[in-house]
Amino acid sequence: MQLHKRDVVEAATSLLDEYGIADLSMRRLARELDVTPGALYWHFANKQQLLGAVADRILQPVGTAEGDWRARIVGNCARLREALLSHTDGAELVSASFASGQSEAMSAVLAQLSAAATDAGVAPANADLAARTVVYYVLGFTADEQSRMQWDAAGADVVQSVWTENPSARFSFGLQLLVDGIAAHSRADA
Amino acid sequence: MQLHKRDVVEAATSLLDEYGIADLSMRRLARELDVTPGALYWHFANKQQLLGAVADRILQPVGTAEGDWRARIVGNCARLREALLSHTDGAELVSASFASGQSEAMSAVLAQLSAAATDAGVAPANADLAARTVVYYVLGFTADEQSRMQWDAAGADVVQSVWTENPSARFSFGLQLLVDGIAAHSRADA
DNA sequence: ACCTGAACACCGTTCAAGT
DNA sequence: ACCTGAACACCGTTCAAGT
Repeated sequence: MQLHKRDVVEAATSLLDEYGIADLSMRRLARELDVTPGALYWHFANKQQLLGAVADRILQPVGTAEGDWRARIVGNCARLREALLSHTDGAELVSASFASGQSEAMSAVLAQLSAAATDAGVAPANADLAARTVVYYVLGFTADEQSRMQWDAAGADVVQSVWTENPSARFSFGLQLLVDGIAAHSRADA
Repeated sequence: MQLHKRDVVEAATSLLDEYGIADLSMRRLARELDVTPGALYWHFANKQQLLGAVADRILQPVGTAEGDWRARIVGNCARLREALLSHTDGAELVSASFASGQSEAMSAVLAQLSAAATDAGVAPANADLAARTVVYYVLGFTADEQSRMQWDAAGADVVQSVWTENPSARFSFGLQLLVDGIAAHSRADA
């Protein structure tokens, strides 16, 4: 039976969820699909590209946010974080795909955030950087949060501090910092 | 002649500078030191720990910043970025070591930024998160900047846009956004 | 104490050849 | 067009045994 891109991405995602990013190898994935490693290279140029496709699948539920610029930034980021937390090592995988420019979905998120920053009054030349700053925060925070969560679930005694309790509130606080910065800067900018 | 931790870190750093993080393997490093791979495991528990030591070596020039809280944040970040840019894939390596909690130097930077945030009037419970947000920005921005630089140097025609021209000014803009956010938030907080 | 030899259990990628 | 077989050139880590 023919192998399709969708099946490969699907299998890769369940491998990720069950064993984590360290065990998501081309060879293991091929084994899971009852296929030779070389077969994957008919459908994907390399591992980076395949991981980019997995990232896009993970980010599918993010969609588009509505409302004023603040609501759109907060909404987008909340749903981005949620999507990342829904898969083992999701933040790490998406970070890598974002860094290598292999995730179209991340580009879409970036475009939405950039538009929101423009609406906030940030000069067009700086809107993209404001958007990226927000993305760096969400990816950094969530990767941190997720690695602590997973350590914890694995039974290690994580230092139970302000960090591990109420991560959603902490996420909001940090994000608010950026929103406030954008608001302040747009005034100085205008 | 005996192998010392310092020699290993030194050799690892020059391997990094010459060939990049992808070619910085335990086996290659051992070859460079005219030693068996197993020898490295007498001095370091694993590769992560060794990379952490390389990260600390890279971050040695960062030191401590003086002045009011704004100057300390801006100063620390500028010197952090400079240190990262001084080594091939420096931002990527330090990011990884920061994420795995293997860099004492990054913890020191975090502590300085956290103290600055506290001085700015951020509640102690939130100062660490404010500091982390700044670190996420510096690492994210610089990794991005560096990968574009290296692509460019490798002869690829990077999209010459607002991005590649005057990265220092762009870096300052994004950082100012965070500083403004901290300033705004400390008022709301107090 | 410090290192070698040798193994274990893997990797990503390529490509002629098959169907 | 799509996949196999087989190879190439590697990995990180462990550990008995040597000095």
